[in-house]
Amino acid sequence: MAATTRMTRQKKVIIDILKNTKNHPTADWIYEQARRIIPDISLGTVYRNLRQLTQSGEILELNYGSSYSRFDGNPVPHYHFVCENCGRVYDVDMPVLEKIEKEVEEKMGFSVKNHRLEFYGVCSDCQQKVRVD
Amino acid sequence: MAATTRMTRQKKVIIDILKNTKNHPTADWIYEQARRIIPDISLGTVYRNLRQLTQSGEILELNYGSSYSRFDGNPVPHYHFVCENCGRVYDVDMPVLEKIEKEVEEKMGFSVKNHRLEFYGVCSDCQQKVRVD
DNA sequence: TTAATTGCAAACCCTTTGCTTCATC
DNA sequence: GATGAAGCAAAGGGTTTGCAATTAA
Repeated sequence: MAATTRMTRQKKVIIDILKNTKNHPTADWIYEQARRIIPDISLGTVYRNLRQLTQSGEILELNYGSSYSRFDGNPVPHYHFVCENCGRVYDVDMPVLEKIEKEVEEKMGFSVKNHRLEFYGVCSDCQQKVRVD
Repeated sequence: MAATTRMTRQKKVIIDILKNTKNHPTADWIYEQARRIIPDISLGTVYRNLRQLTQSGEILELNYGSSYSRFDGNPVPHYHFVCENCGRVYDVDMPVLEKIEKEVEEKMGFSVKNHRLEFYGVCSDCQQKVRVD
């Protein structure tokens, strides 16, 4: 039988932080925010909850290039833009490519469950700074 | 002035391994292969060369989900399929979406340099195994 | 009551780095 | 020769985990 999961104060705070930011934060950033509400929450608890929420599909784990993961409180499929200068991750407001998964399934004979599309470049904020250099 | 790079026996072997596999290997796998030819090559050397080759654009570093990187000896833009069961990474033989980067540039006002598209699912090998379970 | 979750700290694992020696240019 | 690169081993840094104590259900 499947293990049941319980709603804890810690998990509630973590979900709340994630659902109320657009920043695609790292585990550590979430930990710092959570400590403002539960000062002795532990980093291990943050990681355990993030993993559980990722596995249940309630949040998304992003790992684009960097050595650490970012998390996205919005599990609805969408694309991302990663700024190679400041590291920020932006949502890209663009319709999800529907047909493309079927195309791959037919071409390769694999079962495709989802896809991820990320753009890399320099965001508008950083373009201004780069000009100055 | 820019630092010059030298061609060493170690680097030659690493490039050769990468150009002659379709497996998108990990650093460790490359290390094991290289040791067959240079038994006392060090893992640090493998990592240093992989980083140098990545930075010069001669190879590609892939980091899809797992906690470790894979490397691709083919720097020409193409897409990948990641099997969630066995972890293998396959090339997807599909034309690269040309117009999509411009679309994002216009929509967001960012400068887009490249994009990455990965598909996730179960490869044909693993589909057979999953049925048995 | 009972078993999932927490805090704490140590362990993990992949990757990087400092330093001396080696070898390419 | 000069200096970029190798080998070795230790350090780094993000993430996971073992264990006793809590706490949700």
